[in-house]
This record gives sequence, C-alpha cells and structure tokens, in this order.
Amino acid sequence: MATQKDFDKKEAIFAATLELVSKHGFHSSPMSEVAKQANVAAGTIYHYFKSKDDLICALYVRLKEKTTETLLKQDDANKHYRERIRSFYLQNFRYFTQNPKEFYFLEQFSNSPFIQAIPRQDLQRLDQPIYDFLRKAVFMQAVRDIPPKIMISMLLGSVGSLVKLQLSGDFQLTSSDIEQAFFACWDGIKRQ
Amino acid sequence: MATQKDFDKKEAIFAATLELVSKHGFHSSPMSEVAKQANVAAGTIYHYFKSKDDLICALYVRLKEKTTETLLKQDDANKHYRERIRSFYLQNFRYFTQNPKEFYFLEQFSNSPFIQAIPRQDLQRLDQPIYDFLRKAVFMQAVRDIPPKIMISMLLGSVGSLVKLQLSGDFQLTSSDIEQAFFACWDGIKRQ
Amino acid sequence: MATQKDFDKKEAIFAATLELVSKHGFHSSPMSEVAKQANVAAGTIYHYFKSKDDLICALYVRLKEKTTETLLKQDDANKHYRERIRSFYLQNFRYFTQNPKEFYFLEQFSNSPFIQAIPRQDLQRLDQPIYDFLRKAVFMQAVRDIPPKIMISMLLGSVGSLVKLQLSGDFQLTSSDIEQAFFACWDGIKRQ
Amino acid sequence: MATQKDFDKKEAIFAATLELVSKHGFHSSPMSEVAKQANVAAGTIYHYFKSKDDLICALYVRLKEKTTETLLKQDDANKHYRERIRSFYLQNFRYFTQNPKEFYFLEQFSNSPFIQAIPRQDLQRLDQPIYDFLRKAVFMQAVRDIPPKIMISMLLGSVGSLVKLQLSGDFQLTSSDIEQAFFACWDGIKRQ
DNA sequence: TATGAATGAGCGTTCATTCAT
DNA sequence: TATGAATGAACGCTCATTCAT
Repeated sequence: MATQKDFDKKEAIFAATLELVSKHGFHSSPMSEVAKQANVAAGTIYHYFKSKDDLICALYVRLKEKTTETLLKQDDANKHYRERIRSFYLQNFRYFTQNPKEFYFLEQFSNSPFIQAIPRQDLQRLDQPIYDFLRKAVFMQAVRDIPPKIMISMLLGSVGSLVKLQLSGDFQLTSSDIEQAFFACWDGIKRQ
Repeated sequence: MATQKDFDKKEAIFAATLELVSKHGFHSSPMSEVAKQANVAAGTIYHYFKSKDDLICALYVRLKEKTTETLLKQDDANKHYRERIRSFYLQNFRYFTQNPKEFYFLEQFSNSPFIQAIPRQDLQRLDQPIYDFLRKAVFMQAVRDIPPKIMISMLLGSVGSLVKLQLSGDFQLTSSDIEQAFFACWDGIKRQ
Repeated sequence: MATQKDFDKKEAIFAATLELVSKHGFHSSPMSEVAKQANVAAGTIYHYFKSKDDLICALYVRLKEKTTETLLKQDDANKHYRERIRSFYLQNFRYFTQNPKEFYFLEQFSNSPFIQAIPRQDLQRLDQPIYDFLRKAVFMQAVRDIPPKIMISMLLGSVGSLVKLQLSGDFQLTSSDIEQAFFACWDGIKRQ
Repeated sequence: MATQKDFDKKEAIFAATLELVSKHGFHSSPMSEVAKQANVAAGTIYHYFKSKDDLICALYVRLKEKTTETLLKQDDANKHYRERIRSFYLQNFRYFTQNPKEFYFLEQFSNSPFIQAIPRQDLQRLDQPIYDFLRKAVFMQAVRDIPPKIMISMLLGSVGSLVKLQLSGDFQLTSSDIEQAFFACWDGIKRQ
C-alpha cells in the first residue's frame, strides 16, 4: 500500500538523519549521505521535506513528542507525587542512556540556532504535557510553589547532566547514584 | 609593539568568532565573515589558527578558562561552604545571563561533535579548579558524600537550565527565583 | 540515452583537460576552467572523478592506452622485424607530431611527481604491449640481445626527442630525417 | 663581506628550490617552504628574484650552464671523436644518475609550459657549446652528416631515457649496458 | 638588506537543491 | 512518486607577493 510505503520511506529518512546527525553533527551530515543511509534517492527526501532545515526541525518535533509520550506513559496517577516524579526522573535517565542518538540529537538541536526556526508556540506545545504534570503537582501541594518552568529546568537540567556524564564514558553511574541524585533534587523541591 | 599587535589581531578574531558563532552557529559563520568582522584578511586567521576547527576549539578552551577563573576568583575561603557554593551558583547565573554570547557558544560547543576534538585530559584540566573546589567541600564534610562529578553536573545542570530559561526571554527570573533554585539544590546536597 | 550522455560528459571533461593542461600546465588549468571548456558545471566533474589529481591520472592512463593501441594496431606480423620496428618508429613520430596535445600532456605528466601516484603495476601494464612486441623481436633474433627495457628507452627516447624538436618549431624535420634517425637507431640495435 | 653573504643567500635559495621542486614539483613547492629550507625570510627571496617564475627560470639557466660546462670540461680534443663522444655520453649518464635532483628539475622544467618563458635565443645559447662540439665532429667527418640538432636529440634522448630508467629503480643498469647503449648510438651516427 | 605578518585573489571541493526522465 | 545526474554558489584554505619595521 502506497501509504505504508510512504511511511516507511519517511521513517527511513528520519532514522538515517538521526543516525548521522547524532554521530557527526548537522553540517557533517550531507543530504546525499542521509539518502544513502535511508536507501532512497537524494531527490526523494524533497518529496517529504521542503529542505534540510525542514527535515531536521521535523525530526526534532517528532523526537520530542515521542520521548515526552514515552516518559509520561508510565505515569501512575494513583501513586504519591514523590513516586511519580521519581519515576519520571529515573525513566528520563534510563530512556536517554539507552537511546543516546536521540539524546545527542535533541541536545545538539536545542543548543543550536536551529531551534529559533521552530515557532515559539510549537515549542510550548511540546513541553505542555510535562508542564501540566508538574503544575498539577504544585497545585496538589506535593511540591513547593516554585514556578513549574523553573522546576522543569531544574529537574531536566539535573538529569540531562547525569545522562551526559554517563554517556561520556568518564563515569559509570550506579542506580544508587541516580537515586541519590533524584533525592537531592527532590529534597530541593518537595514541600518541607 | 609587535606583540601587542599580534595580541590585538588574535583577540579580534576570537571576538568576531564568538559574536558570529553564538548568533548563527558554527556552519553559518564562514571564515570570510569572521575575517570581515575582525577587520583582518581571510588569510590572516590562518597565521593564528591552523584551521576553522582549530580556531573554534581554541576559543572554547579560552572561554572555559576565563569563565572558570572569573567564577572562582570571587570565592572567599573564610566563608561557610554553603555561602561559598551559593555565591558560585549565583555568580554563574549572573555571569552567563550577562554574557549570553559566551553561554551560547559554550553550550553549542559542548553539545556538538566538535568537543570530541579536544583531548580528554585537556577537558579534565579545564574542569579541575571547580572539581577541586567541590571535592574539598565534600572532604570538609560540608556537603554529602556525593561524587564531585555528579555534584558538578547537578549544580551546573541546574544553573545552566535557568540561564537558558532566562535568556529565552520566556520567563523573567527574579533574584528570589535564583535564590530559591539554589536552596533547592543546596537542600539536595548539604549534609543533613 | 543516459549512457551516451555520461560518455559525452566524461569525454568532454577529458578533452577539456587535455586541451588546457597541454597548453598551460597542470597548475594553470583550474577546475573551473576545465568545467567551462567542457560545458559542464564545476561540480559535475566530481561525479566522474574523485579529485583533480584523479582526473589527471585517469586521463594519463587513458591516453597511454589509446596511443599504445594506435601504435601497435598497424603492426603487420608478416613483415620483417626491421620493417615492423621502422613502422613503429615512424608511426610514433607521426602520431605525436599530429597530436601535439597528447604529446605535451604525456611528457609533462611522466616527468612530474604526479606519476608517482600511479601504482607501479599499472604503469607496467600500460607498457606491456610494446614491451612484448620488442621482447619477441629479441627472441626471434631480429635484434641484438639488449634488455627490452633499454631498447624501449632508446627507441622512444630518440623518437621523443625528435618530436620535441619538430614541435618546438625550431626545425622542420623532413621524412628523410626521420628515416635517417630511424636507421641510425636500427643500426644500433640490429643483429649485425 | 656583503657580496659573499649575498652569494650564500642566493645559493641557499637555489639549493632549497632545487631540493623542493625536484622532489615535489613546482606547485607543491611554496615560496614559504623554499624560504624555510633556505633559512631566509620569505621576503628575502624577492630581493634576489622578481617572482617565483623568475626564480625557477634562473635556476634552470644556472643548472643548464653548470651541467653543460661540467660535461664538456673533461673533453680531450686530442682523442678520437668516437672516444670524445663516448666520454660525453658516459659522463652524461654518470652525472645525472649521481645528481638526480638536477635531472628531475631539468626534465620537469623542459617539459612544462615554463620553458616558454625563456627567450628562444637564451635557450639556444645554453645549448651552443654542445652544438658546437657536435658540429665540429660532423665537419671533421667523424660522424655522418646528420643535422647536429637531430644528433643531439638522439644522443641526449637516448641517455636521458637510460637515466630515467636507472633512477626509476626498476632496473639496475651495468656499465656494460651503458657501453652497449652508447655503441648502439654510435653505430647509428658514425660514418660507415 | 632582511624580515615575516599581512594580504586577498584564486584555488579545489562540497553539497543543498533542482528537474528531466 | 522516485530517481540521481547536474548544478553552481559558497565554502575552507593556500600561497605568491607586499610593505612597515
């Protein structure tokens, strides 16, 4: 079926882009290489994406959606907020250490001028689910009344740093290290 | 004096590179533009740097050294560790929000495959002063016995996230927000 | 037909390179000029050749093959060796005086460090047919038992010098001059 | 003494140019490298030579003069022409196999478009001594009445080919090979 | 005379993008 | 829709040459 084939090609292009960009960076990932890796012709990419920038931005959005969904899917509203946030933190660490390509791509992208090409409201939409999750925690008085944006920044900044540390190969983090790191964060944001 | 002139040219090239790369990214900062911005001929850059990569790596090392030095210069060994770490955290925030070009450059660089071009031991040397500072804090039992690498990751991850938030323009952080964020961190790492 | 078009483009690039290099030398024949002369875009050359060096080496191999084939094609195994070698000598002179571009290109190439880029066994393969022709003459006791490599050197050195003399415009060689030069060579190598 | 110093510098520049050009070719021998190798500043070369082309042409003329002089110096007018020409041939072979840099430089130069930069009469002047030597041999009826230009071409073409063969490393020529080659030539040009 | 930092035109090459098939 | 040869602007970089010292 054509639709399935389209899907496959688009997927293949995304996968190839992720592979190459995460390893070599944006400008060392020519479209011709992406095409080769995806087993399509160079021109074919332009049936699915307007330009290289468009492809990269689309991949960013896609990965953001996917990771956010994955990370919140396992949330269990019946548990205590501490447990839910702990689980979110740990999942985050696990997900990215197990999917380093996605981590590298997202970090690279969000620290590059590329990100300015994404409309602000789209960026907001991508963060919305996590944002909602934490705002509710504040509302439920599970955590201190810190603006959710700050809280996200702190949590994700912390976990992101740890992922980077782990992936650098300089340092093997044990699960106790992660727990410890989480509780350090938690002690910082929990309602005393 | 020749030495002064050399210094000026090299400085001008560094400044131009910082300006352009922080604004447009590595690959949207051609050497010809760097030269124009620095008021030198394109070829002149190659008297000071072997290649574009070399220039960018040299600038990274230089900025790292400068910021580390600046951030630790104001450390007062007579104060309590809480105060010293607080000051470090706050200075960090202040320095980077006031020097956004340096922040963007460093973030972009350290999240790009470029960083692999810097020998591991050089990277270690750049982080050594901060590392020493925190290791001593652990040794003095001022903070919990968390591996310093993790502690650095958490502190800098946290403050980096806040700087990004502030610079994004989405959110105006008050100094009370920063204090709050610091104390959250501190509560996490202090010896209870 | 695509294959024909490819052939045409590659041929046009070869012809343009021969034209320019024979007239101006390697380094005064920029790729941009080659492209212009061949009526293709600069980038197109790189579909057919990896680099400028690759193009030039490929052209050398091609011309060597073509001239060797041309020179041996007219050989008539029924004739006496004296006649066959005479014919080879005369053809050689005629071919290169009538195709000065090829002569200048080949001379330039084989006297430049470029030639070291061609694997030794490839060079040997190119000379093999002439080598075989002369070795057989030795074997048949038509000529003295001089190592064929030396004999080739002498014959081709002699005729090459004459071609250079003729093309220099300093001196108009008559066909009697060439005959005379050949017989001088022949008297030197024939079995007495 | 200044004059001596000048001489030394100019010599050093010539020596450096010969060294580099014979090994790497004209366009892989930048003036900056020549300067380094000669232990002078880049600008200094321009006190002695108008341009790179000028330097290379001057070196050509110089080497031509020197080799011609060397080769004719040992001529002994008392001997038979056969002996004198034999000696010239053998010296030629010996000189260039022992001075491969000069051989490679001269071959490269005389097969490149560079040579067109040298006025025709200068070229003639350089060849004049050898030309005279052989013309006299014709006049004395020692050799056949072949135009001296052709005779030079044949002799030098022959010996040049052998030098190339020897220097290529493919083939070790014995002194008997050279003798044989000379007598082949001689049989070709001697008055029967 | 000697220096070598500075110049900038010009090079070889890449690669995002197009378009005839 | 899919192809991939072709394009050519733009890049990083070299190097012959100049000139203030």
